[in-house]
Amino acid sequence: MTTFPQGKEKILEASLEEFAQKGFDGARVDRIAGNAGVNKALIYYYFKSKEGLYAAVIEYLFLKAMPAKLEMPGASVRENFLHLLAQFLIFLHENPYFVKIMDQAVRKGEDLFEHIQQQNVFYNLAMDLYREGVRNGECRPLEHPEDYLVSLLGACYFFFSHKSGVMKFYGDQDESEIIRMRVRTMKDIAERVLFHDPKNGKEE
Amino acid sequence: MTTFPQGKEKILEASLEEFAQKGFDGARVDRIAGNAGVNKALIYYYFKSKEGLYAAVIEYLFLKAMPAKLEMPGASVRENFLHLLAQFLIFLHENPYFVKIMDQAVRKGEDLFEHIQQQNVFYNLAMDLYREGVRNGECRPLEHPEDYLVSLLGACYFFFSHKSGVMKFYGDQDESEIIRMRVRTMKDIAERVLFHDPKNGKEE
DNA sequence: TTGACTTAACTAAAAAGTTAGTCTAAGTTA
DNA sequence: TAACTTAGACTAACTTTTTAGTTAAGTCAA
Repeated sequence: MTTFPQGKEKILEASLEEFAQKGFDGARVDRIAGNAGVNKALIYYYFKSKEGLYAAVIEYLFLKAMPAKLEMPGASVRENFLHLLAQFLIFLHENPYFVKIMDQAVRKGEDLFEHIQQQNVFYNLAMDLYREGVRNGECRPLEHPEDYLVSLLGACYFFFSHKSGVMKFYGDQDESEIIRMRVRTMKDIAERVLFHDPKNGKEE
Repeated sequence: MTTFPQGKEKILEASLEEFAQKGFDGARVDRIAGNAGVNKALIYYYFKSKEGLYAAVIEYLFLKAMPAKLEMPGASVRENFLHLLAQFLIFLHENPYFVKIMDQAVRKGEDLFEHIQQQNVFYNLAMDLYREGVRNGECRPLEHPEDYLVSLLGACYFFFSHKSGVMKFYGDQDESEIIRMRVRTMKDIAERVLFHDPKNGKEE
């Protein structure tokens, strides 16, 4: 638990919101200072430049958002894979800034200060599980599993990165209900696509 | 086939690229003028403001990009649905500006000048087909088909909107091969998720 | 007395946006 | 058919506004 001087943390929080909402080019240093309740000079005192601030914000974001380790509590590859998907969805749900800043960074074509690799945590774990599943016979062998995993994780991600545009398809259900639905849906899709027929006594 | 004065069209083309690459805030009017080979004042002559230009660019984009009508050449809902998916993927592949500008507009939270509805062309057709498939027994009945369709179309979209970050998972295959692969993959996923067991004599 | 900050005015540069006018081609008059 | 008019397409040079970034003196609490 790194600890920051209060002003510094207020700046980082305000910047996170500003950069997430407006992007690097749309973000205004004066507005960040205002929202942080801090004088603009303090921002330059700590971060030297807008770019320096941006870099610090990304570091801070990963520090705050990324789960230290992901649980694998299940007895089978299937259970662990489905659990991983659920964790991914919940992670995205709980960290909206993460999604927005990632999206923006992708557009800028940055490699995101080598942090982007951590995005792959979920992909890499999914691939490891899939391979294990093929070995032990739980999973269908696929010619291009990478394309399937990108599709599945992309389907998870898309909802959050395009939430405002997509919500209208969901009528007036409230958000936590929609998230639970998405977990069920994505589990169902993954199961049908990656795993062999339900020999487990699953309802359906 | 609307026809523009040469300068106007050059401006729109240059703007499309600039806005797609840099976003609204990152875009520079001077650079657009430069790339269009036109004096900056001409931009204000035609479009009044940067915002006006942006609006015009979006209109122009839809005019250029959106397919007038989508074919439904298949004999069954299944065939038509899979064909629709393929068309969606190819559309996204052939119109990279479209994806970038949509993404950006979503981030700005705009309703995109009521154009965004047209995005839904694919969604709406997919939903119509699905409903027909339920009626005639080709499709599994789902409690929340909207969530499944968002997942499928989102999986298609995600690849293109995050292409630069995602390509590394595909090794050194060339792009047209990857696109063909994505069509196969998404068709396979859709088939397994939305349709009943292959009673058709499909290889597999 | 030092580190964490504030104040508030300032600069420089980069943008957006404006002005006043030129050029050309098509139409109009005489 | 030559001279004149007009309107749209376009430009060079300018103004204004916005924004990042600076400075230097000063407060305050531990």
